[in-house]
Amino acid sequence: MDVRTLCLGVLSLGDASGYEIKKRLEDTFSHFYDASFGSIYPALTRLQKDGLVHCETEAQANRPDKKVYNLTVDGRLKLVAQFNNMPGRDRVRSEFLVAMLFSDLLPAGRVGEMIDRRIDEHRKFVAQLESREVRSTPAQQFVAGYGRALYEAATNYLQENRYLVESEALLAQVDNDRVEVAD
Amino acid sequence: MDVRTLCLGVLSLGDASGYEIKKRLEDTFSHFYDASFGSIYPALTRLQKDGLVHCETEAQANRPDKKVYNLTVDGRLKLVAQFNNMPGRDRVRSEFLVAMLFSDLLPAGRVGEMIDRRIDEHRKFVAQLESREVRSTPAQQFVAGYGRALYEAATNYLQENRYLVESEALLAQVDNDRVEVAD
DNA sequence: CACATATATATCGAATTGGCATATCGGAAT
DNA sequence: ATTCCGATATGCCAATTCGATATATATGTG
Repeated sequence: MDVRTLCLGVLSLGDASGYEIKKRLEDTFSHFYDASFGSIYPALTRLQKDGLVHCETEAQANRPDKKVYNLTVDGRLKLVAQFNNMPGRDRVRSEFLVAMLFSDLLPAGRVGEMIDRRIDEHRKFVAQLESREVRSTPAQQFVAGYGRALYEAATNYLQENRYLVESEALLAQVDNDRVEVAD
Repeated sequence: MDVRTLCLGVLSLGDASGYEIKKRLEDTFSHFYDASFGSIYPALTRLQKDGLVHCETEAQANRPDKKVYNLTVDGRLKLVAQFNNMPGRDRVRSEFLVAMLFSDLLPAGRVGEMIDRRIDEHRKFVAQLESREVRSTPAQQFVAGYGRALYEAATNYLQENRYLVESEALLAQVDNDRVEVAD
């Protein structure tokens, strides 16, 4: 799924400028998709060229003109057509889990610090999701609830299993004393 | 975290060629990181140029020479230095959740099909993780267990809340009859 | 009073993806 | 039998995306 399709999706929920599309991605989509200005603006230009969105320029004092985009009929058809394909695999990139995998290379105490911070971030994120869940469609509730369920599961897992990586520094020393077991 | 650092990490677990690095990412890292050949091979070339890895070429019949890389002392120091920075936010891209968000645009039955397939994929993935968990370090168990916990939570959530998006087609029609409530 | 944040668009180099090319072998399906 | 696919192995290339930066101003914060 490229940024052009993503823009069509956001615009199907209401007209918006490039800047507003970015904000809505950060609000509603933040736990499962994102895109930078560097991809959104070119995407909108090309969507307009292809006749999939229409643009109305609002002049503004002391700021660049605001370009408000809305879907054309072709754009709406294109969006619907995208969902004929089955969705591809989720792609996750977690620097945190890479760090955990190499936790034995980390300075003492650092792993605990990272986990504490991560738990705190998850808590804030769940709170933020819950505050938005009240007035929304069932589909939006479903997606927000999915995020909440996963962040809560992650938090519980971290609390219950952190000993596996936090005691790693000690275990590593023990392991060095019995190299004969190594594969 | 760029692909160069990722390659240093994989190589710290044992010498490997570009091809083998890719395979190990698909094995051990698949649920939280990945990289394509198009990024791994240039990364290795540059790591070698910067003296962070050393390369030994093995001639092979009927195949391109196999280039086996191993970490230099500088490479190992560089890897450790990377973990001085706190890990950045997880980045998730889920075409599935985008599809769910726009489930009211999907043909009838399609949402259920997507969810069934997703649950099946999760089950297979958990089974695959569990089969690898037996003989591994605590850090590897921690990372694999994290994946397992999240996929299990996702599966449960999908089973318990799928009605929110599967009945959407019907609800949408009801909603069309009471437009005055709309915002 | 300096600094960060929000509004708003846009460009640009660097990084990354995903498909293709190349070449061979073994196994499975037709 | 033969065709087709996947594994092995490196690498190129066009298209896509990221992240930083530029530009300009108003408002809130320490």
